[in-house]
Amino acid sequence: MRSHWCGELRAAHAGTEVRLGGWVHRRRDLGGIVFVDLRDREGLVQVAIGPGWSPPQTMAGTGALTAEAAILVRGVVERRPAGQANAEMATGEVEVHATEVTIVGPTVTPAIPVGRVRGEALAAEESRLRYRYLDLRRPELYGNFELRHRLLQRTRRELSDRGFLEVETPILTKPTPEGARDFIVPSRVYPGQFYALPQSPQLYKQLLMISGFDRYFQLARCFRDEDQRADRQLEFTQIDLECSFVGPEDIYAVTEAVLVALWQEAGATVEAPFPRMAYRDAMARFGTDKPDLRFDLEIRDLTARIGEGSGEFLRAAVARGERVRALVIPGGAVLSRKDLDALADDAKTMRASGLVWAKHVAEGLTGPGAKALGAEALASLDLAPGDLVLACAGRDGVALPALGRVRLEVIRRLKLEPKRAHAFVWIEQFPLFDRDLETGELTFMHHPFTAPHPDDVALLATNPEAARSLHYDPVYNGVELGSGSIRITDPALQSLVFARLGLSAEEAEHRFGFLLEALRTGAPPHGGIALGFDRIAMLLTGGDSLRDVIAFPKTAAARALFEGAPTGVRQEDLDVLRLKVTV
RNA sequence: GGGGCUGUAGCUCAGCUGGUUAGAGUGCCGGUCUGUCACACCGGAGGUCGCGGGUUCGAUCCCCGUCAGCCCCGCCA
Repeated sequence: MRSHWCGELRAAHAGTEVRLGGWVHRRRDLGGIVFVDLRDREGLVQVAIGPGWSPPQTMAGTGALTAEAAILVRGVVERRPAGQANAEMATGEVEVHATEVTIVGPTVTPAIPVGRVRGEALAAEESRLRYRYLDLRRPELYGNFELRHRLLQRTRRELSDRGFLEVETPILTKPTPEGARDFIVPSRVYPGQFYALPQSPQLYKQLLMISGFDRYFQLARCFRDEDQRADRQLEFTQIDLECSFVGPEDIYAVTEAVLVALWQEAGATVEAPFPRMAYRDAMARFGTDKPDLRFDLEIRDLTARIGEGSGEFLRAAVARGERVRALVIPGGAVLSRKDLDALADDAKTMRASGLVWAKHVAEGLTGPGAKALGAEALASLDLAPGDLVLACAGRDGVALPALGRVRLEVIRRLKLEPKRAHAFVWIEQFPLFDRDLETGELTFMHHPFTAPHPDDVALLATNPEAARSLHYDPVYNGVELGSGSIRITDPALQSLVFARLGLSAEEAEHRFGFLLEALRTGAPPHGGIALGFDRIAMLLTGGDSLRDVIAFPKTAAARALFEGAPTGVRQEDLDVLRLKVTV
């Protein structure tokens, strides 16, 4: 049917007879001559239908060439007349003089525009998702998927070349009561019993290590029934990998190699090894476990400088054992009262009681913080004219994340210039356990198979909350790219961790007996990582929503607008499963 | 589960302090036009102001509820 792509035609093709297939991007009907921008996935080319070369019936049919109709064009590539080249088009030196035009896919008026005029806004995302097949025709969106494809292929090649074996693991698996909510799939054969979709292939890959596969990877689909975010979907793809006889350094090295390769695939040059930062330091300096290190702004601790010269409420906070932390923002004094109020609101959404601000202006220090912080605290900050101080008092668990959020908002509002374009960092030495704020119970920070830091094993018995783990996260420009760890391979230690998490021996046996059993059969030391592939694709396309790199994504409310999932099912289908709906 | 923003023509938006016939651009339809590339020009059609209720002489506008989309908190082993 076709001889060439629309987007590949150049001056060198002049004189060539071509057959093209594509969609009518735009039509310009000048009466005696009609121009059609014809689009396929490789680009646009101008087709000219004119009396010098197009037969009368082709001339007569141009009215039916409506936007987004699928057509076949036969014609000859010609250089455009002098002065008529379009420098903005890759194919702008040529046009195709049509000798035959066939409408193979007529169209109604598209519900959303594809070939937009310059500067025209995108249709609302709701419409774009409803008419996804039209939105995906946009060259920008197609380009995202072309890159995504290359990233997938490159991942396979890099890992395969390093001896990793791609293994597929089940989609129908066992429910896991801990962690994220499972999607549950009823069993017809065993009424009343259920499979779950995997939150990750975690246990399977550990079993593969015990099986001696040594190096595994998978481009794994994972499912978590949790509320959505711009950077979180119900179903997503991980680059999942695991290796045997390794420590953290080995995993860092292979992860860095993959990431450097993927960035290179997208045209960016980045260097390994990545710097490292302890979780504690990341929290203290940046208020988050995924610091954006393109920017230097760091949180300072003023607690020791809060004294007699400080405001009553800050002294009271310190007396309660809280800490006072502050950000100094060079040039931040330009922020308006409205900006500062908005920043305080941001802090409050993170459960902080508020923000205290002070500006260093020509006349000296202004703002509530000028008095409240006190001369000693302010002097310790070495403020320069134009600086802004934002301080927050509270427990570390509250004030630090609040200032972390404020830091990002300040960067956004001031449109600060990044110090570097690519800021990778490994966050490591995470605590092994976390305290559930609602129940007060000990819970795991990563997952219950994460190995304790070798120096902290004794703490499991005495002070488990202080124990660090061999868990690590690669972070890029403030985005968590993934998460990994060295796993527990000593069955006794695994049982002890289960016990610390409040699982009885019976429960542990019931849920994870197969793992404990496998660990007793010669388990090699092993560890791995899972990288969020969709997020990587999003970052490398320059996007800020996963929906632009997933072909058929769900909305924030977990609906598929295109096909209309989820929906009810027929009663007879439920009867087979012996299920009853009560809503 | 909680908070915020949004919903007016196919699409993007405007619509004053509640007022009589709800507008613009684009797209669409018809017409003129042989070098356009946001073609130009002339004419036309197109509206459940998301949905339901309330207040009012009168609601796109105010109030309550609800649905949908987006963002955030919680949640995300």
